[in-house]
Amino acid sequence: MKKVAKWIVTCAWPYVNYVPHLGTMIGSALSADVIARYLRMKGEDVIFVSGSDEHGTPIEVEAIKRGIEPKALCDENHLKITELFKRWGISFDNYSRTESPHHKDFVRSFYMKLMRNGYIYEEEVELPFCPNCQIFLPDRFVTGQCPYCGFEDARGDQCDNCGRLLEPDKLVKPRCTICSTSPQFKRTKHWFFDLPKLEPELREYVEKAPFLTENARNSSLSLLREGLKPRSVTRDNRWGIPAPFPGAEGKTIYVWMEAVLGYVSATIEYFVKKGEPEKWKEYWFDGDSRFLCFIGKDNIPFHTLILPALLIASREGYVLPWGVSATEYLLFEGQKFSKSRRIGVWIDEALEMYPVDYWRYVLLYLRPEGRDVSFTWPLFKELVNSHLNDTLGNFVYRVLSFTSRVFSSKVPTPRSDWIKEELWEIVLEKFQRTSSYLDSFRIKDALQEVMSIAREGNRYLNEKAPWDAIRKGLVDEASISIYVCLTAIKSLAIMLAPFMPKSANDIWRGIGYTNSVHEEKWEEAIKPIEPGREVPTPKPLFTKIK
RNA sequence: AGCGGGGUGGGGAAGUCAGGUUAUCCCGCGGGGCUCAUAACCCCGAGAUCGGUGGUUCAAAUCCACCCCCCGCUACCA
Repeated sequence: MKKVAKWIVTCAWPYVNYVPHLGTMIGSALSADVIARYLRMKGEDVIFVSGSDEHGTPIEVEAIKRGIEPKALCDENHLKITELFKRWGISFDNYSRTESPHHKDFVRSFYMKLMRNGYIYEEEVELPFCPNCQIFLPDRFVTGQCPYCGFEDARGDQCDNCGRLLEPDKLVKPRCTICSTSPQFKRTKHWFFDLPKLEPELREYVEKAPFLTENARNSSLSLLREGLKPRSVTRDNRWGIPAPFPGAEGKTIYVWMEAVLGYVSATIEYFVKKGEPEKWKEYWFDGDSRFLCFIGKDNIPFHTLILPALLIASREGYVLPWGVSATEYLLFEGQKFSKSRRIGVWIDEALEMYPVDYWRYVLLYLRPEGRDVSFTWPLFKELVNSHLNDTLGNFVYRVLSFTSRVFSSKVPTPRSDWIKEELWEIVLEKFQRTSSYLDSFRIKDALQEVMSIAREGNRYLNEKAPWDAIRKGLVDEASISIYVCLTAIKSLAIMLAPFMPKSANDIWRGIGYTNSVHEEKWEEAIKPIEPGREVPTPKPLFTKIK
């Protein structure tokens, strides 16, 4: 990969009505974190931003349920989630929120620009309104009897029983999902974004975007083939960013139409806080910048169509997503994660059970790159015990304890022909392969490639049997093989750093370095360890579970 | 229903777009080896009609048609 000007690495903003679950974690923040860390190690200029998505009906409803203000609910959850991301080792440069003043100001002036550019128009529509809650109800917040199959709990958009698409006014005996009152249908004015106007430019964008995962490219092209429809920008919600349009008093901007702009506003906020209020422009208006999004498949159209459309419509020359990496879904024991049905594991409870790198490894190993993948407990156990503990942990431990016992805790000095050793050649090759996988965001393949170094290390060690060499008095032979193993361990520490930051650093310290592995460059992985370096008494890296 | 993605040994995943020697990897299982190491490690082996049916081809997991099943989206859930 050529060195480029700037990287804007981003991941989907979690909706903070609740703590994210493991599926959200692998699809967005964790994947983005690996790439952000890798790019930084490569010496690239990276800014990694995301934030809490806070507006809209579900949060308003949750706040009503708990008898508190939406803002109070969001403050609480934003703080909690910020803290959790920190504990998960997600290396954001800025984790912002849609309640940030920078975001709100940016969004309001951005939409005024779109209006001036002729992409916003108003129209009257008729929508369900709950007279008791005093709010307009999104389709899914109206339930009633399905007119086709008679199912009692059909939602206003689709019947869960027969699968038919519905409209709220088609439901028999409709009721408000929040309070069960029968909704009225009221006329209200809304502002729309003229998406069809941008269709030719969007088609060109989708066809030419340098990196879109297959699911993202195909489904976007398919939507374009069907033809885009205007998208409403405003809502009658109380909880949101006040719409800036003349005559739109009391309206807010639809969450999706503002949250995606957070990528820009979070960059602005980051540089304002650093005292360089103009610097964000170097990232967003430089044609060589690479704007990368990590999302789950449900988010695809918002990142491949709506966001680019908004950015284009501003006519200010924003960079469009250079890459969109969309994962399939992580399932839990074969089922969708569901808060209401308590199916799944959430990122707070995960950390109460096991160390963060156990989770990071398992999630990255399972990353649903081509299809839905199921998380199961037996699989979790297998990966932790066999991969982390037996293969990686034991390789490092056996080499270090041998070094400690036989070479008095010093990296032995090898004969100069050590460089011809098979394991070293394997490490060099795997370094290249890992780099090229990461360059194309194939995180799963990259991780497997790194881990296979430990496997090869074990094999090499068994073959060379330095313990046998020592017994026969062949200290030179033992020195070479242990030296090569220690060098491989150094490579492992560097190459694991983007994936398992804590364990990688433990390995790094374990071979006697006193700084942080995260200060090192990626290329350091193929620089041999210095003979004579003192290594501390080894400690096991992982422990088996259950 | 339409559109997008998927179905590969017992489990989990690559490979499919550019068809081609014994279908790859991680586990599990059976046997053997080693004894530095956390009962860890290494080697060998068994185990697959590549969702189904039909077609194209000298040759199909891969291309075409139809069917079955799983997931997502379908524009006011986010």
